[in-house]
Amino acid sequence: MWQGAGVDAASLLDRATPGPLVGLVVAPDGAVAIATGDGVAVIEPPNAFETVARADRETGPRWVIWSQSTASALVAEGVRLARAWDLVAVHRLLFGGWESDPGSLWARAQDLPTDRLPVDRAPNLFDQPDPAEDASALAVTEAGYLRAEWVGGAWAESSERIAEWARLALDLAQRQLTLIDRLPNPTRALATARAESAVELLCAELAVDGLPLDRTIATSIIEAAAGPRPRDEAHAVAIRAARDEAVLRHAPPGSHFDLRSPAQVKSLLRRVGIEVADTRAWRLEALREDSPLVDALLVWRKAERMATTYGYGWLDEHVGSDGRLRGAWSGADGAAGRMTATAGLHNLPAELRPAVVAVPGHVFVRADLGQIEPRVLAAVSGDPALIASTAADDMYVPVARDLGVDRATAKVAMLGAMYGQTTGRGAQALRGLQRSYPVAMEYLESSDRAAQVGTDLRTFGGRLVRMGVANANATSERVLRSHAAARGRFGRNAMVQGAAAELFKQWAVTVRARGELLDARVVLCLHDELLVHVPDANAEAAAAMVTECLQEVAHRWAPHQAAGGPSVRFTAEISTIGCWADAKG
DNA sequence: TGCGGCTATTG
DNA sequence: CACAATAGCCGCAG
Repeated sequence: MWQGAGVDAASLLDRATPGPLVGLVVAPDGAVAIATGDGVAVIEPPNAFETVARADRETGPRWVIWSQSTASALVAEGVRLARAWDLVAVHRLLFGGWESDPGSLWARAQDLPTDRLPVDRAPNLFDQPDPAEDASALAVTEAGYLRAEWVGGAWAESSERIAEWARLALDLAQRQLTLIDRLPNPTRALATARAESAVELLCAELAVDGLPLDRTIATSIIEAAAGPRPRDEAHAVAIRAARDEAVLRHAPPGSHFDLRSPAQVKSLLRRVGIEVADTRAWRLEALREDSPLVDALLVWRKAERMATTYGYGWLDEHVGSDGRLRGAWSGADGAAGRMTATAGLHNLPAELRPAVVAVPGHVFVRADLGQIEPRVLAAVSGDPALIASTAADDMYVPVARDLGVDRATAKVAMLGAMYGQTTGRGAQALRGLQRSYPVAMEYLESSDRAAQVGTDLRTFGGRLVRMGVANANATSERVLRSHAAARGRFGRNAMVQGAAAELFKQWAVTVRARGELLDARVVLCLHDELLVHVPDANAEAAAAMVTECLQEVAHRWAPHQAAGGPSVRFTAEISTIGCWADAKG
């Protein structure tokens, strides 16, 4: 029931037992609104954050937040929530796509047409708002949409509005719950929704905590590859020119080629008698002996990349004076719902990994999932023979035996099947896969067929993978077919990659929760790898905890065990290391 | 200035 | 050189 702002926050929260949803809004000025089924309260600074932190510890509600930005505002004040319901994260699970504004979330959840979404009309000379009728006082329009002014920031203009914004968040979460209940497997989708929400909390923390990185080591690696730090712009130009000259001195005298232009590099290679379809490194590698220019060019490429993407600019922009590499994290980017990160956190060259060093008195516990995608395929398809093969530490060994081929061929074939390869060695072994694992292969092929004709897919965990409409413009039959085939490969892979991402994230947030008592912090999530930063004294306990979390999550996640059948086995290689580059073990 | 293509890096 | 991602630079259209 609506009681308006001013209800005592403590008494509201006292009545909330662990589990129920509690709307939570943080205004730019630090005021906090809390909404339960019993009413709404607004807490003004300076006690607002402390009140939330205490409620999180003592009552343990599942906080409904509009998006990761609420979590970020709280983390900035030192408040790390245990449980959340992130409306954007759940919206992406339910509907796919990348919408994140509250107006769209609200409309989609209420089944309102989004092409009639209210737009914020900036006031101008000819369209003065009528002060007599303050229509914007209400958050919801007559048609049931969220008013654009509110979405655009008017929600924060008064205590009453902040309170209303928290109440609306709670309303929307309850609406999302009913939508989840209509999905094919509501129980599993609910677990996904909760994990995806917790991932947003983790993302907010990853962005603030950063990855420990030794600036001195990083600088020396960059210096070795790209030269000294330029003193000024002229020096930078001189270094670039010198780098270019090392290649161009192998070119015909007087010629002018821009090494940064692939077309001109192709021309340059032609001048020395080398004809290539493109100038990618793997192609040029074979021609390294043919001309000193090719070798010089490949060396140049390495140095140029280090100088541009991971050079001093990168160091200055993303590595703080406290020795932390920080980027922005997304809990479910891309259609399949993997985590993504900026600042090179997900594609840091192996060359730079020696710079990722635990702070003194700490170590990293590094955990790598083994062969996650074929194991996930076994789980989501329920193929009994493939499930049986997951009992092995290296599941490609039994797969090779089943197929009557060597291990390398079995691995290429399995990856080819999951990626949609139709040519080469993998394609030949495909028939063997279809014979040995008909259920798994049909799972992939039916996903492929659906995606080809533009039918949306839903992952094992319930995420909608939107396929978009086929482009039927004036293109040739051949082009249309190749686009359809590409959609098919995308869809087939999204079902495996997406489910793997869901399992990984449940693992990551379980480690986050369980790590608190050990001062163990997740500092990097890398699709199938977790890096946990922990005090020396707790290293052993943390390593055991990470393993236990995986077994727990896998047990809950893989359904066949629950049904009394054989279970899919998941394994993780755990190492306790001082530096990310250190050998495993 | 925005966008597609090419290239390199990672899982 | 299949599936996914971020990121930088070039060349071209507007």
